[in-house]
Amino acid sequence: MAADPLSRVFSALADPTRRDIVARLAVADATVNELAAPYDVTVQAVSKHLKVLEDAGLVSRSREAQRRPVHLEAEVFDLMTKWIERYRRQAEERYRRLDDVLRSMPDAPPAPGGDPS
Amino acid sequence: MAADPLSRVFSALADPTRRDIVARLAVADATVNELAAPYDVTVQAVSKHLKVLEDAGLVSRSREAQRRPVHLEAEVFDLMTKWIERYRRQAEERYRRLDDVLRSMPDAPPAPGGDPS
DNA sequence: GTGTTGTTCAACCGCAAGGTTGAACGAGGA
DNA sequence: TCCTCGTTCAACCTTGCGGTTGAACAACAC
Repeated sequence: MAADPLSRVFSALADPTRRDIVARLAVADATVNELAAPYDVTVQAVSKHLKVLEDAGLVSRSREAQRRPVHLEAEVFDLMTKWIERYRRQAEERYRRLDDVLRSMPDAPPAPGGDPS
Repeated sequence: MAADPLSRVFSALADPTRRDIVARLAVADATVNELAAPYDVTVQAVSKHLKVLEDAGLVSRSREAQRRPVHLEAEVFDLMTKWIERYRRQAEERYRRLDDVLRSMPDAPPAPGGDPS
């Protein structure tokens, strides 16, 4: 649990069960038992998954009588999207510039990866 | 390696070294040796990281004499951003609607979880 | 041919992740 | 009070991951 925030978020969403939990929490808050019902694993395993999601900041748990409803915190998604967008844009920018260079060459060879006819 | 594509991509980016490799490949293609230079791990370890990135579709390797330049494939990012945006939007939409409901109530009680005074 | 350079394969090690079972804890309800 | 329900803690098992070393392989240079 000493990893940086970005690693925690990516790692938390690397598990299909946890992604499914997030998907269901996007619809409505739910308790651990409700969340565990559809899966054929124990409630304890789901509780562990929720701890991972909580440590990643993706989820929060409040107290309501003896239940502990789980709530999705969507803000952390920004961490990822910002990281992704940064490098995607950078890569695409580089690709575009390479494309321009190739296009501006006197005897231009076909663009790499383009028009696979 | 039997995981679904989304799990592979998230899992690949959960490692800080691999994210750094992606960041550097966004600037320019590079060989395994070049990529390994800044880190204090062996070239073999970096080669393994690249295999993970390649299996996730984030990277491709061509052949150029005895070198194997590594190239960033930015398209796979869309997989993630689409997944993230879907549930982020859903969660925000739900939050907005809940907010509307609370605002439209005649004798509005304090929002659940809000104002813990 | 014989190196030399760049890369990958194979076997191993330590450790954390996801799963289990069993017990404990916290808050109501009888 | 005692019991039940929902949840978490503790101990354990197995698997996978990131790392290592050592050898193999591929494409050049001599």
